[in-house]
Amino acid sequence: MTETRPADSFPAPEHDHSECIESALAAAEETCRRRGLRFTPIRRRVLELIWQNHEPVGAYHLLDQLSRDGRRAMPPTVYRALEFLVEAGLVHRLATLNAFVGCAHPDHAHQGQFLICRDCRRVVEMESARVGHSLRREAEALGFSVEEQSIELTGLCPDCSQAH
Amino acid sequence: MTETRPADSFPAPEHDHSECIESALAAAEETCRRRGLRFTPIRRRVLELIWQNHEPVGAYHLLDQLSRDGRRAMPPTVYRALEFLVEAGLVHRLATLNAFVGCAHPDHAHQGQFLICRDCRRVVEMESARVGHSLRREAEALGFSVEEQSIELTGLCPDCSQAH
DNA sequence: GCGGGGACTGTTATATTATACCACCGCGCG
DNA sequence: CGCGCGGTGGTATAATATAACAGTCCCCGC
Ligand SMILES: [Zn+2]
Ligand SMILES: [Zn+2]
Ligand SMILES: [Zn+2]
Ligand SMILES: [Zn+2]
Repeated sequence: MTETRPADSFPAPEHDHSECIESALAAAEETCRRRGLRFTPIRRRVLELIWQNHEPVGAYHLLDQLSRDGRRAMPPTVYRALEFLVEAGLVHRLATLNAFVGCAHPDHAHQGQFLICRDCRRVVEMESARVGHSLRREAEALGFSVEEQSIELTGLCPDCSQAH
Repeated sequence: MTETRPADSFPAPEHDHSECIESALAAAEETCRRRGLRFTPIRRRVLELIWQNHEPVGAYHLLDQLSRDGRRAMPPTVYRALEFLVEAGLVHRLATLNAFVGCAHPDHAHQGQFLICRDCRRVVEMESARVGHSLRREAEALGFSVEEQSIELTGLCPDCSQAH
């Protein structure tokens, strides 16, 4: 039972975010290559747009931005790309927001716990094995076999919490 | 830190469900009376419809049933009733399904964990203090102050699990 | 009684999120 | 070549949710 990883915390406001984008795209490229998945231009572009910052993005917001690229995108286009990215574990869907956020640990299968700041809207993905296991254990004590988890906590991030 | 309550488990298929409805309505009546909330006919009727079984219900399904009552209900009518019931803790909204389910423990404030069977669609509300606390603790270790939790597990209930 | 205010409901319109469905294209493969 | 399949383009529509404003009812203070 490992502890929450140190990488799981709210990014400093002044961090080099282009770094985040670069490494997310590189990791995606690598993941798809290894698994024989096709990382097409649309999929790549959608992932890049999702990573523009650490806030979740709605499908129709992505659609707007794709249109601004010059390609006349329609809803199915972006939903298909999102479906692929979620399926591939490169993106998570936040059920409480109907929005999508880049996955912080695309290298391995997992189901994280999301901390969503209601003020600045930034999201962090925790990956606490303790929580995952105890949830699964209690569910199975009731005879329930878990297939998917959706765990989303809304509140205030450290920065917004300090700023009252 | 109490354990999961024994009441939190999937109801036997042959249980007397009219009992469930009765007691949910009685508890709602009592809760509203104590807190000075108005348990109006629409709100009562929506709660009754939600409790028709142990599956989550969509707002527009409730709308259909209200219309069948004779009252020409419009979306805001049912959404207002739902907002009231959720606010009062008599109903929970399941974000992963965009649907609503009766609360099993309306007598006290809480944030449960939901087990959702993807086959029979029944839902059970666990209330594991252990999970709640460890989630909160880990989130606060990252400086995050939790205000709301949404925890929903999808899988197979004991009955559906046995039936393959 | 009467008037004001607040909570509730009725009604219209619209916003937001998501999917069904069909046509086309490009490419690998027999 | 002819076929199948994954990806994309495009239209239409489904499903979920809210904005905004008008009417109604009831309590309460005067
Ligand atoms: Zn960043
Ligand atoms: Zn914040
Ligand atoms: Zn029952
Ligand atoms: Zn089941």
